[in-house]
Amino acid sequence: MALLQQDATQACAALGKAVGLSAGAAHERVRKLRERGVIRRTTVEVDAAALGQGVLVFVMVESSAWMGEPGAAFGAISGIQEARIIAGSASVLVKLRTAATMQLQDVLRRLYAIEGVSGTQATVAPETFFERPVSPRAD
Amino acid sequence: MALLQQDATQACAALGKAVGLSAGAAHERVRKLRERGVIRRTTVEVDAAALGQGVLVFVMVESSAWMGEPGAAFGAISGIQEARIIAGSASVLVKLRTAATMQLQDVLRRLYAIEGVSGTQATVAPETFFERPVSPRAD
DNA sequence: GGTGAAAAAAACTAGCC
DNA sequence: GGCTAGTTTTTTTCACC
Repeated sequence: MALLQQDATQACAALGKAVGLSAGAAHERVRKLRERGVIRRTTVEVDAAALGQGVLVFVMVESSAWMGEPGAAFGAISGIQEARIIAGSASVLVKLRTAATMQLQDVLRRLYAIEGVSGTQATVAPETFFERPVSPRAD
Repeated sequence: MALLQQDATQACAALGKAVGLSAGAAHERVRKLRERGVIRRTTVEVDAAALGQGVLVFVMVESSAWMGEPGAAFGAISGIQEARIIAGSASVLVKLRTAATMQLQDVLRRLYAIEGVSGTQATVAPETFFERPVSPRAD
């Protein structure tokens, strides 16, 4: 059923019909998924370009020390969408969006200002083949 | 106002109150954002781990040729969540989720099977500092 | 766990400022 | 563009299977 959730704001009744259930039953299932935490939250997908965030950049951040704590430091930089520790040669992978490549410079400067950061390697991603949700098996 | 959308399934009335508007006006604003395409769609955020997709991996795919078309080839591999052309040394950045690192091997095998792929460099991401939506300025 | 209907609460609509 | 008040639709609850 999660398949359907990926696509809509549709009524529980419609959901139910799509999977052969009554409105009440469908609602109950969704409620349980929410309760169990399978469904974390309901959101809207926003068009980054429409918000003046058209440029997508990935930055590999190398550090000289263990970067387990300064998560907050990354969060403080506006434009950064994701920051995750990675197991490869770099230490942190950052995904960020800016209005133009010019502003990227500013973000990089702020990244270097973070304690322990010894290097960055930015990669601009002009085109997206596709981007899709987690996709479970039908349930 | 998009700020509020990132967090809820809440009523238009509540949205309105949060930003000092009536229910009707808030509803109208949201409708317009949807119409203009700023809001692409409404979705639910699913917990990847709860669906047996607990391992997050980024793969840099190097190719010997221009990979402008085979987007579909990446889409055919289950587990791949995002695939984007990048401007750096590698050609495509792939973000995927699997149940365990063991299955990663299978995905890599399928990536190599794609026409033009000459190499891959996988990086496991065990921890997420944070992950957040596009975040516009308040409007 | 599912059904079906009643009750409550939203989403929408429209006329007016 | 926003407000208020009405109409419609949906969500939500509940007794019963």
